[in-house]
Amino acid sequence: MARKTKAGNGQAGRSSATRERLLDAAERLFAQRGLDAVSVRDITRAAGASLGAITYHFGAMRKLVVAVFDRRMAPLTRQRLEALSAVEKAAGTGPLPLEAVLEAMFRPAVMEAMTGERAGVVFGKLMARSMMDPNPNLEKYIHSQVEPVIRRFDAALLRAVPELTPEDVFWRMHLLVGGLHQSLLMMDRKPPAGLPRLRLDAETYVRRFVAFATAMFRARLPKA
Amino acid sequence: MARKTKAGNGQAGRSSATRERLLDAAERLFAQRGLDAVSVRDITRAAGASLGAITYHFGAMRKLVVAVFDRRMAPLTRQRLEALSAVEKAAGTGPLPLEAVLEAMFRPAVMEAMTGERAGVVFGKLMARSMMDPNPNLEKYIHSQVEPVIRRFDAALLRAVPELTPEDVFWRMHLLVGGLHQSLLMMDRKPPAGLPRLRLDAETYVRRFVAFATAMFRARLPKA
DNA sequence: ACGCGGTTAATACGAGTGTATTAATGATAC
DNA sequence: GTATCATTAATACACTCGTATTAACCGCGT
Repeated sequence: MARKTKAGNGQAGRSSATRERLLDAAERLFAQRGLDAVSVRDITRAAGASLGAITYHFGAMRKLVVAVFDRRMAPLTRQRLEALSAVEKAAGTGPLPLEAVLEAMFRPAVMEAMTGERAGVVFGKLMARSMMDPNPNLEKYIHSQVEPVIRRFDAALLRAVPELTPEDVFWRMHLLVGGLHQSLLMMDRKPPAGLPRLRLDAETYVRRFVAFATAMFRARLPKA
Repeated sequence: MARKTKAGNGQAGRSSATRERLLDAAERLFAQRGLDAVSVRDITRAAGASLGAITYHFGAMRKLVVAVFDRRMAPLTRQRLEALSAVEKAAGTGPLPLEAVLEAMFRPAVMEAMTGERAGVVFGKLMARSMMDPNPNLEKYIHSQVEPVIRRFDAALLRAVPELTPEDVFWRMHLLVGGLHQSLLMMDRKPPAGLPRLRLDAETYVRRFVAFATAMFRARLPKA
């Protein structure tokens, strides 16, 4: 059934039907139940593949986890950095517009989470959960993706709001990231009995979030 | 070695030396490694107890998890509600001061996380991780604690910022909770190579966070 | 027609899981 | 001093986990 793969090496085949099904099933299950609550058998069963499929296509369960993240996160990182570059280019040597920088950071994430090819906020939930997860294997990968983003955006934010210290920028940035994840995660949980489910389209979501983020970055520290 | 327990029932003893050691060890391990990565054997070994100790004192692993949370979270919930009541009483029938309401919400959590009896942000980390965790057993307990808090505070915030809709208040609140957790979690992770670790005392932390939160609640929605 | 290589299927293995069971312990009440 | 009872210790059990191993499968080039 070797349809697409040409590469000869045993288990690093870049694409195949079952390989994709495994990634899809794993992503969905991870988002639903959390990483640790999903077994190899759960995934292969959901993907209609045999037990050995994961070992064959990914070498080990660990690597499949990373692959699941990489498929969504690498493009996300790229989009963020490109958007920031565009903002920087537009600003020339002048001051960077704070709101545009924050939008470059958060729009790609919200779009990926809410309007990706997979319905619902599958990867958004997954991201939210995994940023908190102490899984050392995954933490290394995520850090490798997040680090350059944080670094570039922190620098840009320092240019946009020069009166803040680097530590302060770093801190506020993480606050916003945490807030984004929490709110994404909450989107598909049912609200506390009485409140209607908050149904925002992605565009409105982005605009609101950026507005809040901007307000938070402009807030002055208390005097003490 | 029955020192304190009098109650006759086999396994609902309310306090004992090993029972406390189990809770302490479990809390620490959970915070370090995450709930799912800690086994009964890990905990009993760390607590210097025998394997059966958890079953004996808590009935089952599940219940120990809930007990770990309850020990910290029940007082936290109480403090929050009391602080809010004080704010409401001070305001009488007049408008509620936004900043005071937000402080009532977040000061107890930060204090618990940063100045609790256990050094470091042990429970803070644990909380942050577990809010995201889909563990259904725990989710039920956490929800039972969080629900009345959210309900009371949402009402208060509506009084404090009457121009916002209930959904909007709910949403901003969750954003802040997520931000708090992320920033707490980040406190004891080493910063990204270059930045000095952000070392804030709890009081400064609270004041800054409340300042940001206030700014975020005062932000107006974008026109669209 | 034939085997060859990439893929899938089926099973086995050792390690680790939570809990139940049963025996030992040791302090306290009578 | 001894019976009692809460606690601790030690072991057993049934189960699930990820991975390795081996055999079947099958389209394709020759």
